[in-house]
Amino acid sequence: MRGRLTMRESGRAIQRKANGMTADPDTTLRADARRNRDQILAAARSIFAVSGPEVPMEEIARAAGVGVGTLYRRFPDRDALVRAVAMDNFERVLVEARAIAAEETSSWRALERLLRQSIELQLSVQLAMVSHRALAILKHDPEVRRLRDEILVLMDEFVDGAQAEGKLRPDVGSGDIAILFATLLRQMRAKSPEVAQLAARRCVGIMIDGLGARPGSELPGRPITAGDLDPD
Amino acid sequence: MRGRLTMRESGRAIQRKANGMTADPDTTLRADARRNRDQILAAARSIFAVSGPEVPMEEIARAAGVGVGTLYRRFPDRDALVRAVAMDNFERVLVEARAIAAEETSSWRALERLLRQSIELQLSVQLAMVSHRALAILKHDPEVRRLRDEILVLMDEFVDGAQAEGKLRPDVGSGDIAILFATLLRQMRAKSPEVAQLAARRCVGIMIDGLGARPGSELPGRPITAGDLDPD
Amino acid sequence: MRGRLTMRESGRAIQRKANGMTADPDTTLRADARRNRDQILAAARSIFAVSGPEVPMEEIARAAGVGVGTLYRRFPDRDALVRAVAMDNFERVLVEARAIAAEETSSWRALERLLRQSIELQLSVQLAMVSHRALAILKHDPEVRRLRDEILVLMDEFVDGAQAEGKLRPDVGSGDIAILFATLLRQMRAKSPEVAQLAARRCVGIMIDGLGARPGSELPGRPITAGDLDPD
Amino acid sequence: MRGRLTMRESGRAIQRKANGMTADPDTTLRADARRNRDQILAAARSIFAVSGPEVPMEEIARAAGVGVGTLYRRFPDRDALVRAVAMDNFERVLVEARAIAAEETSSWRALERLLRQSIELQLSVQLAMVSHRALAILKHDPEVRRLRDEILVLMDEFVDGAQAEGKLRPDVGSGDIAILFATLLRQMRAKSPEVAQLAARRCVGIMIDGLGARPGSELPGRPITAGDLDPD
DNA sequence: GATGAATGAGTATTCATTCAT
DNA sequence: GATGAATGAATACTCATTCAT
Repeated sequence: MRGRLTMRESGRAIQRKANGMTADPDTTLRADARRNRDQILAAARSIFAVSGPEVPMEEIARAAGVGVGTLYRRFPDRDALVRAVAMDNFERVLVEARAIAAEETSSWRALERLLRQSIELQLSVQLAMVSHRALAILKHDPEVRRLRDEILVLMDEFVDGAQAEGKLRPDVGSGDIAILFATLLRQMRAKSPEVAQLAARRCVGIMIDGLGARPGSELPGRPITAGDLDPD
Repeated sequence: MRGRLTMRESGRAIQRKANGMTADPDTTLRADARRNRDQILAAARSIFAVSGPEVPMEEIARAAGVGVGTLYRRFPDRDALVRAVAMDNFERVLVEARAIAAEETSSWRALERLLRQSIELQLSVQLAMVSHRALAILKHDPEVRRLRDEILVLMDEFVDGAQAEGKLRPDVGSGDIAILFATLLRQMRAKSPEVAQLAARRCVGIMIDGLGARPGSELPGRPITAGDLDPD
Repeated sequence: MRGRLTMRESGRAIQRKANGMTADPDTTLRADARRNRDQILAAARSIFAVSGPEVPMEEIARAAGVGVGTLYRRFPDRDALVRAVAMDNFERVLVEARAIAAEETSSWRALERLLRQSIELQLSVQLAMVSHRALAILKHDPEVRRLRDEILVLMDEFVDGAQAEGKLRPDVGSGDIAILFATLLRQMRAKSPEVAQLAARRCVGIMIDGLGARPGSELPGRPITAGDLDPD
Repeated sequence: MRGRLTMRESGRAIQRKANGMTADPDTTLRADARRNRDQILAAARSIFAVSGPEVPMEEIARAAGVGVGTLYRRFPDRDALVRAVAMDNFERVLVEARAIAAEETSSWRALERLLRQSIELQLSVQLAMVSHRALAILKHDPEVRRLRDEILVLMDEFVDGAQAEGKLRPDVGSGDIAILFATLLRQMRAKSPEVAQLAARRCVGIMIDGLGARPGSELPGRPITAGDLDPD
């Protein structure tokens, strides 16, 4: 927040947007440049996972085996890099969700699978996003929001369907689910990675049981909807 | 030149740890110094909550209405301040937990209340601790760990009791609860503080329902115990 | 009554000068204040000797067993303290030199004794003055210069006398001696204090042998006089 | 072609210490970086000489015509810079000593020349090292000690030879010489640089005369050896 | 295009000095 | 008068970003 805003992004953002995936980098780049980009992204992903998204750019460059100059050529500033890592992740979730939607007939089962599988998927990465810095960056990014919205739409369908099936308690909204989901995506700390793994799976299990239709129990307030989640 | 060690600290360190609360700052300080210390702590608490624990020290000093020098006299470096804020919070949780233990006869009710109330209590602060920096600082602090352990002991009692009462599913351990608890203490982001509030309360509700004894459902792996949580 | 004696430093400087010693602090101070002043001076002397004249004022105050406030009441700033320590030392040298002058009949013997004894005297203190800071402070201080001049006058007499006696090589001036003297006053570093002691004594011995009249040997340039030493 | 090999530090560290001079910085650096490094070293040398080794890093950077960042890239902290300046100097002394050893057949003449010439060489720089800070830094540096040891070995040979020649008083050791030498390397202060120059040369002259074999005179204690000089 | 050197603004921290208690 | 708390200017050091090679 403090510090450095490069208003270069905005100009380029315009020509982007083409298809569902991020179009630009996939197509325009020469093979070696492409490889560099991927290496950087991979390095950033794993370094973010370990040390958060505020590590020196130079460290990331080094881990990727390139010079800082190259990193900056590919991602004009740190925000761009954080955004790219985040996008990459949301895309994976979306792909997952779509696959599930295509395969499952029961919405409740689909929801359950999405929750259980996504947590595996994200565990090591989302962690990186648990940072004021990262959140501030992503909150206002239109592409990120677009992806997020697509995910939410799918989730809405799952929720509605599951409630219609009588499997999901009727007093929750897709926003509730999204929040639980997001909360759980934040990595747990524990003695060992194995325990962390286990803990995450069990958390989801408890949540799912908590979500199951159960007459007699009631949540405070009103269901939280996807709309409640819009960033400021 | 850099470096000087004030051999004053050591003397104080000894008399500390006398009782459950942090003894030293409560007693030794001159009235005005005390006031400053409290102001700094309060300022840090709320600034950390909003912007994380890496804000410029000067900002905290300004918010506390003191000069940086004063801040540094009271807390020799950022780590010390983070630790103090964290201690303060753990203490509040512990006080809360003890009060509940004293009042409730049902362990399940006690557990429920602890979860519901603590989340309100911590919401704005624990957030600050979701940071690699903060975690690294706290992980090895013996006082912090002592407090944490006291809390875990109480929780253990609640868990055992609640399972004996047949109200808590038998396949969870106090470690599971602690992790859920810690996870939920991380602030949710939402459109408005009100929604965030609501979301947190509802999350806990769902969690509690998920925790309720429910024959037929089963969690993967084995219960996570307090011992599984010990930091490296 | 306190209102009576408000005079500042400058005011006091006027009434000073009485005898060779620094008049003011010896007379005007209340007994306890006097004690404080002495403790501070002693603490500064030994701390300077170990760590140079740039140690934090607070450290000196602590070593003297007083608060910083007291230190500052006695010595308005660091420069004043450095000056006081230096004065104290020059005075000791002067006293020494006068005693020697009174006792010895041979000027060469007097010179020899002065060199040998002074080095013992200063060893632990002058060290402190080997600092750009200290030198800058002292260079322009009129009282320090007055003392220094008195010492140089005595030395001049020793030099002239010793040369008349045919014991001191005729191609040196009192400035040469002063410089050798000053150079040697800078503490040597060695494995142990004992070796340092020994080294200093042997250095002086060699110097003295080098100074002894020795036909056939000649130094470059011209004798350096006391006048050559005047600071800028 | 040099530009080709860009290997990182680690790689470089290995090939260092190959020969007597500091290998690394001489070879691996890009041309412009090399130039900067040299400018910084030169600037530090002369600023240290005037104001001691505690001047603000920024002042040095400014004098070298670079930004602080560059200074810090080249020398990770002040200590590294002080060390580099010191190394540079010791190397010059060593080169000098070796040249003298190669040229002179008389050990006494070699010793004499070394003392006379080195003082010219160092005058402006060693000064900087008369500081608690600097001494503390250098005392434990292995490279500095290695150089120092090489110099001491040469000096030992000179001393032994000169005593065998009957020109050097037999009751001194190379440690005595080293201490005299080091003492004299500390710059003298005088009215003008010219006088300081002159004074230094005359000091050495007196010292050398004092060192000349002179039956009948005796020094206290025992000869100081190179071994007596080892730092703690 | 890739590289890594240079820059300098941003921050943490120290310490001389002042001043309320 | 003594004390030690408060202040803030001075300085070391880091790291995002730019640019010469």
